[in-house]
Amino acid sequence: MNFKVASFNINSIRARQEMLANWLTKNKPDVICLQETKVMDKDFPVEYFQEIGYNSLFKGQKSYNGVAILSPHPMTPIAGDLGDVAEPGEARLIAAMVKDIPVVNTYVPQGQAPDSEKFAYKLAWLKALRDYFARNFSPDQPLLWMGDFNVAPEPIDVHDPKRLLGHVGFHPEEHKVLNYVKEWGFQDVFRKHQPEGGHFTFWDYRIRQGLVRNLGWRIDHIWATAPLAEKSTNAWIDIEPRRLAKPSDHTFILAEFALSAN
Amino acid sequence: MNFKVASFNINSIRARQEMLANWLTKNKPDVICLQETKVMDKDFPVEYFQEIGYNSLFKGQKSYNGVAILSPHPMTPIAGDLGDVAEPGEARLIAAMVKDIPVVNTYVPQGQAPDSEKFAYKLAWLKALRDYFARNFSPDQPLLWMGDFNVAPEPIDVHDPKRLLGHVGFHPEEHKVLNYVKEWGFQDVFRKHQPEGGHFTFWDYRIRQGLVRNLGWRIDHIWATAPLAEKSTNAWIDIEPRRLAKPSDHTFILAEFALSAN
DNA sequence: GTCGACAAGG
DNA sequence: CCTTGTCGAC
Repeated sequence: MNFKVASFNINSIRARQEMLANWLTKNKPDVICLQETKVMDKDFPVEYFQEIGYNSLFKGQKSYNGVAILSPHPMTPIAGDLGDVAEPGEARLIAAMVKDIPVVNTYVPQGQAPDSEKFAYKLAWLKALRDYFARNFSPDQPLLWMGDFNVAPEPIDVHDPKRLLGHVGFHPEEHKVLNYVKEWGFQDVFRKHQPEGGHFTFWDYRIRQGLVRNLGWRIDHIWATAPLAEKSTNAWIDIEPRRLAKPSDHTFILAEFALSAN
Repeated sequence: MNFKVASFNINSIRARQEMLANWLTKNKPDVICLQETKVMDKDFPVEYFQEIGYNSLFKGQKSYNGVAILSPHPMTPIAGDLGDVAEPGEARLIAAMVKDIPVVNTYVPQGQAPDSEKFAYKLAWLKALRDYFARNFSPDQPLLWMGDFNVAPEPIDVHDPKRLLGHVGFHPEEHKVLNYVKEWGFQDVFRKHQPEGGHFTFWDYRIRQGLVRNLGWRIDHIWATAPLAEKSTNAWIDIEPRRLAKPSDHTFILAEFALSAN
């Protein structure tokens, strides 16, 4: 079977639930990971997405963060968290079994500024995430890690690597710890299919005409363990939704896998 | 020629400029009076309505009030104000010549509560309005007065006249002063064509299901001096826009006149 | 630029 | 219920 997955930092699911429904109806992914839903669980629009055939799993909080996984297939929640490192109440990680594939969706802390407490927290959070993977999964088994990583891994993943090196999101310390997680056993599925640079998933609202000038960052990712990554057939970014009236500052990243059974 | 006029308390022209453009394109009035535009003059979407063939005259302020007249025809502003009575800076009155007809658009103060200062202000404001008409116009000449009067004139203009008598918007003092203005020389054009009750232009947002239960008020009006009123051919309320996703709490009131020349 | 929270006004 | 301005976050 073909298995189509997507990730999208939606920057408020309530402000953009209609655009998401339109996109799902058109693109029909088997699973989509959402970040920055910015909604408490009691207010998540479950029925709204149920009506278009999507089930929802979500972990939210007031105002900030919030993650969700939507799928037309049955989903089983996967328990587990980052332990002491993560601030309690922060909704940044959710995981589910979908079609026998474990899917982990993260909204990695943004990090504010390299000299800030929040930056240290971001590094510690990513470090703890490797331990989370090691505790709960195996690199020899299929596993999907998707979401807003808030890190552009390589120079070709930002529009001006010289100027931006050392900024939050493209900092050597971030690269070090992201590689530390990667070494546990992940491959960058998008990079496998799109080796050239200039493909971005995020354009800062505050940079005028950032999209048409392509002044973006590739900070949203689809990573997989080797046994799954080798089954990927394609990966791409859909920038059309960024041309809509009230777009998110991020856009959709997608990948497809050719799965054997089921 | 047929002369079609409309009035609408839009409750923010920025929040509803698209719905207004749709309505204008469909209904093609020769003039529309808007209240509660809630936008400063520098931010009024002139070009947006120019693109669909409507010219704009407007008087706005920050956050509150704001009036505008839109027309596909050339418009000449008519100077004049209420003098000392009106609070300076309050954008509640605007007037223009359209096709040789003087059009006065008012957003009468709401009045808050009968025992409040604001209620006394409302009464004084309406009294000063008669003086404004007397100073600037003649009851023997065509004149249109349209807008949100914030008064339901008769028992058939509120859904529960017994209970509501004495409330703001249906208070004997308001009826007295509104009649004082009317006696200068106005006729209620809507009432002429729709003698029966139960036709409303406003439903309080805070009354749940107010529209379907028809718990409304007729507080938006189209009044004219005798020489113009006798040329009116029809008047009606369009409640369709109140069924949209983000409706105003008011809706459109319209009238048509058969004018001799031009 | 755009979001959510909040408080004030209707 | 809905909009506005202000605020903090990203």
